[in-house]
Amino acid sequence: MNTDKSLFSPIKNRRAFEEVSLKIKTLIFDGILKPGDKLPSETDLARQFNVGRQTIREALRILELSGFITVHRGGSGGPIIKDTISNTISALFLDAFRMKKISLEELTVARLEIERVVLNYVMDYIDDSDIRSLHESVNRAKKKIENNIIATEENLQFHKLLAKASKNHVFVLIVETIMAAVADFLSRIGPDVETSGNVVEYHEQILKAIVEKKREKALNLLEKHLLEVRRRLQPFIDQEKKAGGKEVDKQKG
Amino acid sequence: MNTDKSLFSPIKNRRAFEEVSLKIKTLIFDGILKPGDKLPSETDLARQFNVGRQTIREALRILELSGFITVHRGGSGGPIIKDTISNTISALFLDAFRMKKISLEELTVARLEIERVVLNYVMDYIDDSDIRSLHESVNRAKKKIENNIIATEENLQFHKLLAKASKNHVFVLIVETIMAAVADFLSRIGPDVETSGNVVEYHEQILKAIVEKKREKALNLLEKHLLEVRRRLQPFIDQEKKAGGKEVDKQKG
DNA sequence: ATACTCAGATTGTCTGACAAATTATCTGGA
DNA sequence: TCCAGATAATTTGTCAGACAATCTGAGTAT
Repeated sequence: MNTDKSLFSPIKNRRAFEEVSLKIKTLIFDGILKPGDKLPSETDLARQFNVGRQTIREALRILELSGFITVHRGGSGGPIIKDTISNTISALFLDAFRMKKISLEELTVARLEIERVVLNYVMDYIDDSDIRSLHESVNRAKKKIENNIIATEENLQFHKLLAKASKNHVFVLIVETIMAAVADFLSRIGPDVETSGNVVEYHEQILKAIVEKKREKALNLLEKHLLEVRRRLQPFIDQEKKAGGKEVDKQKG
Repeated sequence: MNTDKSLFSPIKNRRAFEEVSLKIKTLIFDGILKPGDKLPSETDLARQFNVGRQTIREALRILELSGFITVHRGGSGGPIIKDTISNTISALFLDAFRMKKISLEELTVARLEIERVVLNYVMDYIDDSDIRSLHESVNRAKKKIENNIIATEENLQFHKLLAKASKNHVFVLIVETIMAAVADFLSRIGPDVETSGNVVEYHEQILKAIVEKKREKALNLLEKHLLEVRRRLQPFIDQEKKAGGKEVDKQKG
């Protein structure tokens, strides 16, 4: 019945702000507090929880960073319950990427494999609404290219919309996270590496294959597309390997 | 050169504690602060950054939740730089799972697909050290089973060790995250559903196939194993669908 | 050597105060 | 009536000071 870990577990060592944030989190989990709801002001919360305002503030910081609430100042401001949570995960993953815990090579490899899997589900579960948003995204990108504007955002959005069409929130979360890291990397090396024209053409062809229900064709196109992206990133991958390779290998946990 | 978003971005609207946490984060990214290093005490930091102690504390809360530091109280305590970061991501993902943003069905489907991909890399990159830890994990689980102790922890660890053997940190992060959600779910429904004996046998066979370099056999075993796990969870998936299905579908972004 | 005590350091929390930001309200004029 | 600007009210952001709780480590007595 017991795993050895749960035996003699600590009675109660939480800090007050942790208890407060947990309590509010629980209210959200249980549906008592719903997205859009406003929490009382810090002073009110302090009075109701019978703690100081500083304790409330630290609890709010936790909830804010965890993606549960946003805080606005000024009259009729205060903390309100958010509904999205994924941004925060992406941000943390990005931190890991920046700390070189994750190499560019690992990222591109994982991206290729995961998008391949996701596309398989897209073929099965995509609906008209998805197709419409994908078309819109591609068209917006094309228009930008015609005007000689880099369309990085739309190009990344294409992949996120694909993930959404798989109808699996886990895939959505993973792809959004990976795309955030890719975006971060592109913004650092300059987006001209992207040579958007080519990319948009690939996206258009992939979308066409999906609409025509040609699974193998879509998969082949995606693979070719991502391999090309990878080929274009290869110099940076090599550079990273030469520069930081040893250091990354050295620090093993 | 510019995406429309970055045009006219806010000059400087950050709150003080955000600037402080960003500054410390940057020091960590740049390698000036390394894991194990101790930060000055809150009072010292307040003096050095020329802000109040409360501001420092809110910054520390952010860094703590982001997985960059841990804080100990008492003499020669204070904040020290951590080296892991993945736990935090898992915790946030778990929050999303708890908020029913992610269904059990989506989780099991994604798990199956991703572990399949990961195993392919494991076949290519596994080394003796990995094999040793996998054997140890399996043996520990077997010993527990013999003594009629549930070995949930070891069973989940097997999959995490597999991910590690793929030598791709992105896969490690994803699998650890998924396993945290699985562990949370099992702890809520009671671990007797796991019927560990069967699970350990599968793990042993999978490991044997890996060691013998029989790729197809290993993949088949893994798939069978995970499908069985899924079958065992099916009642809960159905229950979740009946109970919360409409609500989940209703709130679409 | 071992166990106990105590001083010092550091985080955790409370209180009170004020500045800054934002919204709501009022007021006067067209 | 409607609009514009000033004003008030609300709420977060920050600082300062104080004390309690916790932990470490040195010193002391046995």
